[in-house]
Amino acid sequence: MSEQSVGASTSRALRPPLLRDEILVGDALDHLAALAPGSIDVAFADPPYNLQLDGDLYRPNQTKVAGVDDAWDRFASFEEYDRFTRRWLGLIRRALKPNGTLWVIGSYHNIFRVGTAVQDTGFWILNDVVWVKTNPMPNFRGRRFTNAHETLIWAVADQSRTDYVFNYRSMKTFNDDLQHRSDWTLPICSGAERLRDAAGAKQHPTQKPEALLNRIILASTRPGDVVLDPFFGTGTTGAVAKRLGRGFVGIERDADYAAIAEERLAGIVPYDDLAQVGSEGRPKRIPFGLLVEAGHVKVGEELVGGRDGPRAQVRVDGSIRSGEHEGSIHKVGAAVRNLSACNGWTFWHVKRNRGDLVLLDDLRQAMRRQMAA
Amino acid sequence: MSEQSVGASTSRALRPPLLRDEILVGDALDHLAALAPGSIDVAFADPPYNLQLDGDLYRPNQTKVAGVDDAWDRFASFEEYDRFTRRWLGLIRRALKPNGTLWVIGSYHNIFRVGTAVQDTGFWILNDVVWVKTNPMPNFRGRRFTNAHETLIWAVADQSRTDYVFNYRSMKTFNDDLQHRSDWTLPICSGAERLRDAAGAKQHPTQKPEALLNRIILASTRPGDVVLDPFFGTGTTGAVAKRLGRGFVGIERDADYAAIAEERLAGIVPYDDLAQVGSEGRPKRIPFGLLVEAGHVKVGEELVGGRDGPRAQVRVDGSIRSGEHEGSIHKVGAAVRNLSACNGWTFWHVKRNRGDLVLLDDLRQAMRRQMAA
DNA sequence: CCTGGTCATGAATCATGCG
DNA sequence: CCGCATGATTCATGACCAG
Repeated sequence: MSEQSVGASTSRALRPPLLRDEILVGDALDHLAALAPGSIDVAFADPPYNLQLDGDLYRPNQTKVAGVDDAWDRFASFEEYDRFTRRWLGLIRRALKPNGTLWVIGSYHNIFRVGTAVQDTGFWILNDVVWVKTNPMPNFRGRRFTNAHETLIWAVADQSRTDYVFNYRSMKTFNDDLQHRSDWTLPICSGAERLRDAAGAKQHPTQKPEALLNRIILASTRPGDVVLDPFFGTGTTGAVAKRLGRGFVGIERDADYAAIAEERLAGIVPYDDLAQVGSEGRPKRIPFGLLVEAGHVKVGEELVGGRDGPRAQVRVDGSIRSGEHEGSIHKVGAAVRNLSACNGWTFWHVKRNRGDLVLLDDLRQAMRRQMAA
Repeated sequence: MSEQSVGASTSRALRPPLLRDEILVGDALDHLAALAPGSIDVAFADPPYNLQLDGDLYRPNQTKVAGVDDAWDRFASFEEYDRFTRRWLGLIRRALKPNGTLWVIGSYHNIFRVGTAVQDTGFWILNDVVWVKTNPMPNFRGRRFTNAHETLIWAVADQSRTDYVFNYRSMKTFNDDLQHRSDWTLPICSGAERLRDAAGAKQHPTQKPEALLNRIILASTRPGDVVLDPFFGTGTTGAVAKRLGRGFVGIERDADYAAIAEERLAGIVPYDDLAQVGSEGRPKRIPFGLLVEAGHVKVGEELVGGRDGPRAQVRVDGSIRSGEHEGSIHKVGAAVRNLSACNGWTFWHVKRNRGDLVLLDDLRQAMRRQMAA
């Protein structure tokens, strides 16, 4: 099954140097081949989708849809796409630690071919994850279902390794103490997060939302791990990795994209506190982690338990810490009040304009309304 | 790309008989090969998921191994599974009408291999659909995300055919007048619907919910169409097809499953009324000239494009003129808006009593009703 | 400052029938 | 089979502007 050993040490005396926080400009295959074997903790790949678009598409109001017509997304045949896919997958597997994991994202145009190649290359699939989009582009001609999701594959380099990183308790805490599921509902990348040029045109046709990478990196890496992205684009993977205190290695063939990524990364300030932890508690429809991910509550922000009550700090995975207590808003709320249980939603407040205390439950209600609207 | 013609007519004088509402007991490949080419409207396949890869338990003909309940789900290798998959996919494509469509369901264990084979066999993928489970089995070991979805692929037999059946209006109405999306949230099959033996044990390990098949058949078939299921199991596809007034052909290698399906189907009572939104078919075309001829719009009358929009005059042959532009309502509509195309019916208005603007499309609707009466 | 209307746009494999 | 005319078809979100 495996075509080559995973993370094999080279017999050469001179090994490739370990990289960290580098953007390598050039061909992905060349740069991947030069990476030190067994040096990467996690790879995230957003490869060309091979969309095979034919002709233009217009909205009902006759405006033209800006499709992906870039040369890098065109392949002569499925066979050529498969050859390309198997090459970069093989090189990534070589660069990964044996217990390292790979994430790949794709749509129905390519994900089946990619998934087959992932298995044939010797990876062992752990999950497929569907990114359910809250705001996909409609189907303008009414000939199919609205294409409202993309698929991610999560796989470990070596099937026999069970010591891959999965922050189970962290993800469970993120999801308000319910196991995190394989369906992730997130909006597409738009608004201030979407990189645009002076004329307002999008800098990259397929920029991914940071929230998606945030969840991937929170789930499958530890602080200090190195994340490899062979199709770096405008650097979403690097931005999230840096913010979360992880290293990154990005490969991008387009120098313009690489320059944009470089500038973007310079503006990223890592979080001070990178601690994650999970804890058990009560189920809720909107996890606290979602409020943090969406920015309604900031990482590092102070929570106040009632008037002049205990204080706690918000952390990256939606866990909080108060003194020596850490865990979900519910667990820590219970601990600081010396109770057996506590509904964190109706206990903790955040300070908003003019120092007013706002209950977390009210923020949750606001987010519910936002998501329902 | 295509290995054989789609729905090819045989040169033999004696053609296989058309089947309807039959359960064929035996090997799927044998029975598929005997189907009349081009006789099937839609196929739904729930193939073995290849959950367990155990080379030691390989059986060349995949016949049932005594004492091993799930022998039908075991394959010696990915290669063996691929060969099997490509065989039945090729035979289904042959049995389908050229504008017929295929649905396949699978999990991350097999869906990528199946999807690749679907493409390589010559099918053209229309959508992938994710069945998001409201009540999935939890991940007991806490080493992965809860596997909370399965994936369906919907594909047309011949890429060049755009006249496959998709009941767009029907599905949009189903979804409260919003386009139906590619993510379907449904519970797993349980409760009274789950077939159980006298001891309460489930009759089939992977019985699919009828709601899933209901949506598939509603979306992609018309009453009277024939639905083929080569892995019939306990007959969910047949049950839903019968209830919705569609025919079915089921193939099942396990005689016990087939017997359960037979009994189940005997108890299904078809709906009396099978009407769906838009099931009347395409309404009769009414040229604009006919409205003028019938006097619903007067020669010389003024058309108004939208609110305070451009004006045009109606002429004897149903052409209109606006400034220097003349031609059909569509051509002139496009010209005055400086667009490449325009639906004149939903752009131009006429003034009626008290100066109210009435859309041409509404006049057309009224004339249709008048002609039908 | 808030509200409501308008407009732009997002990884998209997005017609059909007649001559 | 090709060419051309007809005419069917959109949801969520954010930016911007007017009041």
